[in-house]
Amino acid sequence: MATQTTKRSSKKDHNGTAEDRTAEICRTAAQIICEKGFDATSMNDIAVAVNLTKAGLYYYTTGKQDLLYRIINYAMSLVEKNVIERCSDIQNPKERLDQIIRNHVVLVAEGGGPIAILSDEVNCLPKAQRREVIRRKRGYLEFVRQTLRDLESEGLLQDLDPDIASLNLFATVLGVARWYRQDGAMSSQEVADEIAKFLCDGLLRE
Amino acid sequence: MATQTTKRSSKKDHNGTAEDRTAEICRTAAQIICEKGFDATSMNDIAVAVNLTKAGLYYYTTGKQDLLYRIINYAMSLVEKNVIERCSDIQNPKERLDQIIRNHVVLVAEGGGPIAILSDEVNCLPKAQRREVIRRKRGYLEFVRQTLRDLESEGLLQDLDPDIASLNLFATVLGVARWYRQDGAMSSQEVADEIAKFLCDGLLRE
DNA sequence: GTCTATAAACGGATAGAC
DNA sequence: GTCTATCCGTTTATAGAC
Repeated sequence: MATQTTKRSSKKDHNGTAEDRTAEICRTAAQIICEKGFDATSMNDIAVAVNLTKAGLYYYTTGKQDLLYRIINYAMSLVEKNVIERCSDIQNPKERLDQIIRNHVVLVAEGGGPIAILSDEVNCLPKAQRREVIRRKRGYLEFVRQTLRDLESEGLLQDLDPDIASLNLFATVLGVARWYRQDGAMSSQEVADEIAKFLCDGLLRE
Repeated sequence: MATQTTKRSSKKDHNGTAEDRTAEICRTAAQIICEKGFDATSMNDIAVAVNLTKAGLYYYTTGKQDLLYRIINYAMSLVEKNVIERCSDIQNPKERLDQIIRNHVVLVAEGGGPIAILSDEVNCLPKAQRREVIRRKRGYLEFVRQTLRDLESEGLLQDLDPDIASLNLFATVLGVARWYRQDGAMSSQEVADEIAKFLCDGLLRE
């Protein structure tokens, strides 16, 4: 607790939680990029939204793509934590499918910005990072596809191609980001119920 | 056939069909914009692709947004012609739903570019035009919704909210543009079969 | 109709003061 | 940490020659 000379703490001061200014910037940037698209969003737009000048913003990031990269990685980790980790232990594939859909819909509806960006703006990243993200996304797609294959081998899947079916599942779940409004009539849980009902009816043999 | 002084025909010359240079430009522009996104596409990109300089391109269009506006209107008219006109006379709502899906999927798969742009880049238009396009799109959405309501009132719809169900239908059909490749293994008809099977199973009571 | 040249504006990014 | 000022590349769009 003694005062030191060299290491003046860069933290606290305002009520905000220390180093999380960076996090706030990412969150705000995600929201704007989600609304306007990555290319149509200028560094100035983001800076103004967080009460900084363009130059000031560069203190927190090395550039625009760096910001996008961080947002997309954050979104990926959200998906992994909220969908894959929670569902991979579920043995019953019917139940697993249901939970995958529900968890992902809630995530899309509530954490809207970053997840929508993840699905839309990957190709704005430089090659190396893009490849990395795509690989990580493929892991998730594979997780869903495997669940559908499990269902198929137990005779529980409709007469459908599991590959296309998983793409349809994705399109439906991610589509929620396009029309869901947090301040609208339905809660994210209600939407999740509705989407799960629709998808499970379409995918599963009764 | 006589030669006239003032009215030098601006047509023909090369084998191309007269005034359709404009159409060719729109088609090419649609393809590029679909691949790279509207903001990421420069007028120069388009000009080069049609063997013109940037300045030359401006002979055919008043600007970038004008190009987008024309592409989107063209896409809208494709949807109206290929889906609404062909299906609105079908009395049996089950059959109508099936045909809506099939026709729309084939259109998305084959005429990919413009339709994908229609769904993705509307917000790149200036306000007035954007509103106009959105209104027109709403007409189509309403057509689908009404079909689902017809099914509902005949007790043929699953226990689903027709509004959300129609959004899910849209997401699935438009999602095809994101993964379908013309040179891939499946024909657009095969994809349409698969999507129709999936959606009808999910939406209809057996 | 199509070109060359250029205007005018914008956006990403950096330097350096405070 | 945040600002002002500025550099530099890119882009839309136009003027005017051919």
